[in-house]
Amino acid sequence: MPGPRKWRHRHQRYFERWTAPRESILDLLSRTSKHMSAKEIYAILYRLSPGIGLTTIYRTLDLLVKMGLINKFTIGDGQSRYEFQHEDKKGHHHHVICSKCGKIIDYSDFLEDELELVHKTEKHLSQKYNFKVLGHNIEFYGLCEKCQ
Amino acid sequence: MPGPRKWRHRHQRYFERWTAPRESILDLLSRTSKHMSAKEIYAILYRLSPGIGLTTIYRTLDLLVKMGLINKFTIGDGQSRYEFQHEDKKGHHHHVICSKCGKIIDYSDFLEDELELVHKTEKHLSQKYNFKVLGHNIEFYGLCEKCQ
DNA sequence: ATTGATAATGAAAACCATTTTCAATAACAA
DNA sequence: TTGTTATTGAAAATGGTTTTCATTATCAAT
Ligand SMILES: [Mn+2]
Ligand SMILES: [Mn+2]
Ligand SMILES: [Zn+2]
Ligand SMILES: [Zn+2]
Repeated sequence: MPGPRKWRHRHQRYFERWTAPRESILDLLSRTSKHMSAKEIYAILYRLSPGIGLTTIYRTLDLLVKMGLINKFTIGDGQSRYEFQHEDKKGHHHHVICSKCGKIIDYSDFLEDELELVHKTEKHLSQKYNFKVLGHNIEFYGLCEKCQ
Repeated sequence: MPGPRKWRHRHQRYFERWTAPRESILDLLSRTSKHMSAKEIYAILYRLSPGIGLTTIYRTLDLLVKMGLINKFTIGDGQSRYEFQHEDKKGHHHHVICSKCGKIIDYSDFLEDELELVHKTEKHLSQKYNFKVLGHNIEFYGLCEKCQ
């Protein structure tokens, strides 16, 4: 765990106080490439500091999503999952999800082709429906090596 | 409401008996372009026949998803949504979702470009990860005309 | 460093979509 | 028409997430 202030300077308009749970949750997500649920995050942080509460995990995850520091998504297993949002464009990726075991693979191939299609579509949607596009999701699902 | 046997002939390997609830749920979804939740379906069918139970709605939706007659998906409002799966390829479409009010727009533009990218990606994923791709989701989110 | 206002926390309860249980019902083959 | 049993619906259970509220801890002002 880094010093308790590593992330403090970012987006202070979203909060008044930067606390230990906020630091540790964001730190955990920033260090893993896993796509974690609130419960999984809680299980790990509870070991480090058993005083932490699951409620705080949920509240903090909401906050971090609003701040744009993490992404929230679902893979259909009944719980929300979260991943760190890397600043650089190189972090942009999509998901391949195994419908059976829930395994998630990040991939970021054909980003140029994808970007072209996405831009074209966004332009089209804003013109046709006056819809303001803020983001997109592209995911493939099927069976992973083990499950098929 | 059509005769109680309109859908009966399809995929009989998935069930033993074709019942009134199954017929009415599939019939409802086949007639609407809305993306309905179990509760919404229940509310409508309850007016027609108050004997129906929400449990049966859920069970039947599961069955119809397994049969491939409907699609299940989520827009992040905490409940699953379902839509009829049209047989023809022309029914293929994606979703534009308003993050504020939950409005869903179906669109199916640039399908050729998209299909090309999707095929290329699927081939790549199956080679690189030995992943068997069974489907994909592409969705845009943002703010609809009213909400922005 | 100390203090005070109050934002943030955590335990417990509430909420709510979905699933399970189980006795009653109804589809349909015989 | 009848008997088997798949299916149903009400009620209870489940499980992820949110709300409540008294306590705690951050941090600006001293
Ligand atoms: Mn990812
Ligand atoms: Mn649709
Ligand atoms: Zn798998
Ligand atoms: Zn809207």
